[in-house]
Amino acid sequence: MAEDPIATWFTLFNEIGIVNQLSSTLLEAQLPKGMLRSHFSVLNHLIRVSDGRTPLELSRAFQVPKASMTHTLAGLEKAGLVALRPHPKDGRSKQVWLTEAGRAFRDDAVAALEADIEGLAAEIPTDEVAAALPFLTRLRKVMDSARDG
Amino acid sequence: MAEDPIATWFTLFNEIGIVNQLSSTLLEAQLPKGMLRSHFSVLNHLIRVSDGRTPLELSRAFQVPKASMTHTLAGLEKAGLVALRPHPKDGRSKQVWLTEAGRAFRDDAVAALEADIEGLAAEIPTDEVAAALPFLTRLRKVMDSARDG
DNA sequence: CTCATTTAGTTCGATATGAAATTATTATCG
DNA sequence: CGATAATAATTTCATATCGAACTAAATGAG
Repeated sequence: MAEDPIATWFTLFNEIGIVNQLSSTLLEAQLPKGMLRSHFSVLNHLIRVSDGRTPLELSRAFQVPKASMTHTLAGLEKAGLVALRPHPKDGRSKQVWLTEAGRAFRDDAVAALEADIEGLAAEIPTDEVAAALPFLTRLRKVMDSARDG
Repeated sequence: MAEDPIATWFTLFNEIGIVNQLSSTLLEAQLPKGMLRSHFSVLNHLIRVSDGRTPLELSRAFQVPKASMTHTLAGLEKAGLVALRPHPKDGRSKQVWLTEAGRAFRDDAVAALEADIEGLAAEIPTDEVAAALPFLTRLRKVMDSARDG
């Protein structure tokens, strides 16, 4: 091989872009009409990390502009999947809380995805996925700090 | 570890999503205002693979709906970076050809990115990136064929 | 305390994205 | 051949995304 480094990095981001596209499509096929990956991701994050996060924390976690997060949260709130409440310690801020419907929605989506994931796991053992994670996590962290510095 | 397989796959797609987001931001910071990753990606693909591709081929290559590709190509054409011509063998179809300005635009963008990429490569040797590619390529192919079957 | 600055979130406007219907052309089958 | 089905691209329309300007609240320097 002995490839041009630029080309190698480009290929990396290219493959990642396509896999990302495919994973959005896979997920959204299991969501009710109108619900997108952005909505699901926020619900999932609130369950994994814990709810009560602020909109700004969420926008940083997903690396999207805060205006985008405002919009996503408005959609979730209108659907009754989260509740926005004033932040107890900071009058400028808010906290995002899951509703029961929000938890149920996320659980249903995860359940619906299980068959798809099993299909993938039949082709690519989960061990291999787990083995690929450290690189991606490191890459994410490096890129994240490069963004500031 | 011995993680829940679903959780492992979710983490994978999550990390990929964030890296993708970060790579878009990185790239778009080097593009003239109004130009997005979608535009650059098409130009780059036309150079890497060869121009004369049809819009449908491009939409499949990037796994985006063909209406999205129509729109992206319209933007590129308006900017004078590609030329759309009738397909010589199929009256329904078109071919997308790079203009000189399109090639120059892509080359400039790549050159502008070199410093960024070098910054990343200082933290993560290109060898490691190359080592990560087979997994991602395999994943992309598996997901791509799972989409049909 | 007061004013300037910073920070959290929203609003606004412009553009991107994508599903569904539409048009034009080609392929296929009786 | 002629009718029907399939295919390539566009148009339409609704929504998502996100930069920039804005509002409100907190911080902090004097």
